[in-house]
Amino acid sequence: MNADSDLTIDRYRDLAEFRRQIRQFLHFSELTAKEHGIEAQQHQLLLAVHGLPDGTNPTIREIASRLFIQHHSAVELVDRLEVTGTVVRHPGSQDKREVWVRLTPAGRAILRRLALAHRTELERSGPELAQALNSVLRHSRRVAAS
Amino acid sequence: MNADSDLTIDRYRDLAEFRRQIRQFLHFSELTAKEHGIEAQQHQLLLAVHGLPDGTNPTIREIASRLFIQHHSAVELVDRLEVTGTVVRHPGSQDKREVWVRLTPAGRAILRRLALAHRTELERSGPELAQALNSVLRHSRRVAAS
DNA sequence: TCGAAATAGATCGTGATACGATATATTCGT
DNA sequence: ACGAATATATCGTATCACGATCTATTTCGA
Repeated sequence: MNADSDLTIDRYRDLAEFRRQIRQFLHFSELTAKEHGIEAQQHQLLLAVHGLPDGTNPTIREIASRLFIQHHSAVELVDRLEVTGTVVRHPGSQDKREVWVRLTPAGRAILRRLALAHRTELERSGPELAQALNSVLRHSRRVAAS
Repeated sequence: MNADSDLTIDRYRDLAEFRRQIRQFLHFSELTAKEHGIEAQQHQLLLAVHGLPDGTNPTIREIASRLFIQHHSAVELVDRLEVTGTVVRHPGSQDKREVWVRLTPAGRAILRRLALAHRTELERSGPELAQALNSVLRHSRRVAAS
């Protein structure tokens, strides 16, 4: 079997369905975040900061790394979040170059509501997403060889 | 157990890890698409069109529906894809209001390379994504009640 | 110890994306 | 026939992410 015949129309459809499931979830996330007064990316920054492991400092650079964005994109997100009153900047205690980002009570309240909404949505749509991912993996080259 | 105590720090971390896995995948997708000369959203439109079920026409509206975007956002994506030479517009045969979007040979070639790259990436990172999703669902309210 | 290199963050300008509002062309329903 | 509905397009705006560049602070080697 050559590489060409390995990519049948059904394989494209598996990939398309997987992407559709991801987009459906992200679309839900987008709408829900906006209903609560923030943008989807801003919500994800709140979640990334609040979900940081113990002992990891909430610096701009750490946040950027976890969101897979450049540090100046994280700067801009924090700018916009500060305007909404959901986070505040603190100067780093040891290293004065650092800026630590902390959620305000308002930020924690929004994040909590969004976390509950997202969990409920994942209860509903998570199995379909897992199923779509499985369909891609089930027919992938390595797995198909077994 | 009230709703507050139900959302412990570990639940936030589960959600954060799930989002991190999704962002990692989308980051890979973004970089890989750009390496092949198109934007990530444009790649997803190509995939959505090529992965359409038999008998479903590739109209702007159908595409918009599958990408969870407004129809005029799909118009703009197709505009940009036409410039790159990966798709062409055809007037609808029956309904002259419709526009059918078709991949060019160049579009199919790019999509094929991207499909292979994404499948390889999902072989690598898919299990972690599934695991992260499971961690969210395992501790969700309904599941926890069992 | 002192100055260059490295690191952390901020700023500016740009392009892609998605949106709401609105416009045009075509088709449908009565 | 003709107003309502549908399909697509256009325009202006906001978010987001980027590269390039800047300042402040820390680190490290001569």
